[in-house]
Amino acid sequence: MAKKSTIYDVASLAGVSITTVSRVLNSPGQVAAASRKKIIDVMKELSFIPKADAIARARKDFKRVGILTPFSTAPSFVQRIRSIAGALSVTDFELITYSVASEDQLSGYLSMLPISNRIDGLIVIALPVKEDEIELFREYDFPIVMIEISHPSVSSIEIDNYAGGKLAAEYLISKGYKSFGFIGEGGQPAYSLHATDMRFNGYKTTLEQNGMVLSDSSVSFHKYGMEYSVDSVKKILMDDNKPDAIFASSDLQAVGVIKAAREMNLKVPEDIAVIGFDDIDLADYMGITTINQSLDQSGQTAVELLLEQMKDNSHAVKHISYQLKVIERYSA
Amino acid sequence: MAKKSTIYDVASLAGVSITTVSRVLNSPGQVAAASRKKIIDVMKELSFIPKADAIARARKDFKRVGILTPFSTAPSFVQRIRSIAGALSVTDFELITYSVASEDQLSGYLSMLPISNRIDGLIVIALPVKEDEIELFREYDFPIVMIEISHPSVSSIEIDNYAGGKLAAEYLISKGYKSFGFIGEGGQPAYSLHATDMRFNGYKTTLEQNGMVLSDSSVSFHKYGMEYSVDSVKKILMDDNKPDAIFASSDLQAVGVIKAAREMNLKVPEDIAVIGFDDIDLADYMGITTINQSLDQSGQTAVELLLEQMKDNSHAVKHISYQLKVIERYSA
DNA sequence: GTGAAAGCGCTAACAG
DNA sequence: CTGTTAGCGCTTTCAC
Repeated sequence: MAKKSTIYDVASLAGVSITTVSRVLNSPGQVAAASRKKIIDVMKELSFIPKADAIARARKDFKRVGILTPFSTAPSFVQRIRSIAGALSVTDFELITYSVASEDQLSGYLSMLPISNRIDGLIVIALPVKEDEIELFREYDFPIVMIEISHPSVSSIEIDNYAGGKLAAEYLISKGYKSFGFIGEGGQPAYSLHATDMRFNGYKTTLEQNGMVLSDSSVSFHKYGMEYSVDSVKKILMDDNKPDAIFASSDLQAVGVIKAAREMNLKVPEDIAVIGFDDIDLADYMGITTINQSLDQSGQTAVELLLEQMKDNSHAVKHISYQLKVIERYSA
Repeated sequence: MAKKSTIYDVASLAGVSITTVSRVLNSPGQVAAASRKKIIDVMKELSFIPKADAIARARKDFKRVGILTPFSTAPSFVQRIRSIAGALSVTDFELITYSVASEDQLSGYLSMLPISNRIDGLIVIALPVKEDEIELFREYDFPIVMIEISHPSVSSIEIDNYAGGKLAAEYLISKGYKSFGFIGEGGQPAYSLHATDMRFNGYKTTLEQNGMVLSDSSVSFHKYGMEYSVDSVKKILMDDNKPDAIFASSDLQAVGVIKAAREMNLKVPEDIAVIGFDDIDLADYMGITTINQSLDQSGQTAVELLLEQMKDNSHAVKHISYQLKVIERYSA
């Protein structure tokens, strides 16, 4: 029955101004509960539905930021996303999450997002953005911040994975361990980044520079998943010359070491020490010694960089890289 | 260089009026071929896309589902959200996350979301939706699914928290423990749900029915946060008649028990046993005995229910409740 | 907490 | 054929 109604109809019927009606739609918190109720009642009565294109027209910006992340449930991603969501929740921006599961999907998003008007800014986590895609964002003056990726012309929060591996090696050596192992994820999907390799390189090189060896039998690149971690570790620990310390390229994999040790009746760190990477919450709970990469702070900072960019287009490109640091707990 | 351009930009660059530009878009026949060509060239140069168009197109290929969750970083929420994101990522739906930090914010969202045209469906997690708000969704035929909440006329995934408490008590009794404790979050914000209380009631009642007692000194409702958990547990464990088993109303709090025990040099489960609730990933990693509430599956199911509802408006209301089950590991 | 008024990008008369 | 101008329905300062 109801014909197309507008906020004007609603406003006059409710005895308020269109402003107030508009506010009920956009920031209901600012409207007195009483007025709000009244307005909503009228809306129901009229079956009022705002016209999307009118909104588009009137709106300068959409107050939405997108986040593009690998489709992964790895806690380090989750925690990073969480910190972004947290930082955003005190602003009036909506958060749109795009999780990408294939290379095609990635480039699809990347090419349409800046044009689609769907979001006002984008945070990309640990996904490789190609040169021409970056160019596209630049042409559209589209605010973008990258985490765990580096490009000269885009603001980013970077991680020096090589230095992380180095740090792990140095720490382990300084604690007096003599033989070493490594586990990490191998065969990561091509559309995500190979942080693991760099951590490994830093680790191995530093070890060698200090006259230590990393025997092949103590190194394992395995598939993502707790079971794989545990299996790999067991294999390493059953070897004749088992290492006395392992660098796990993520905390989750460090947990794998601990699980394996528990199942083999080995004590951590006495029989086998382990240092992780990330410093996720879990590491604290479990007392895992690890390398902190400021997961929580990075999200916060990324949001700040982005907001800054959205506010002022003459954004200076900033590259922030947090100091990696060893957090000593019980596992090594 | 190109900013988001409008017909105004095109017009001035092409040296014509906006009307002419508009006509090129709508009735090209009326525009002189020369001007038309010129205008089209400029459009290309500017990568001009009519804004309303962009919106329309956006609305076409993409649908959005919103998720309304307490502003909390509790792992059980995070894990639930993660599973929803996962389920959604194989569809062409965008995920918009609204995290609510106050009661006002909640009712604000709830009252505007169904009418604002911003999303096509909503999943509400562990937030109390009032009767008239539900009514509102119904009137607008707006697809909605609730998790951890129950209402006769809305599809939902429910948790029988009372039964969970009962289960914990029964399990502990069956394992031969004789004295009992409880920790949980107290003073939860009023806008979220009191699952803890119900778990406690189920626990306490069952204990009593079996002739066991739960002394006040072994019960603690504390603020959210690891430190609070640890402190509370320490207090309980220092008491003269310390319990030999504790039901922690979430896995995170079970971790608190374990940390406290470690710091007091008590062995788990020998000196103090603990059973948690949720079965988050962490519980597996740490070997915590707990009560599984199908966190991962619930998100998947919620999404299915929602999609089903969006497809077919004659949705039958479904109430799904997963069987709670004890997952026995090492802590109790 | 609320309203007046000035846009937003675009379309549609209405002249010329 | 083309420009001027008045809206369209909604958002957003900026006052009160």
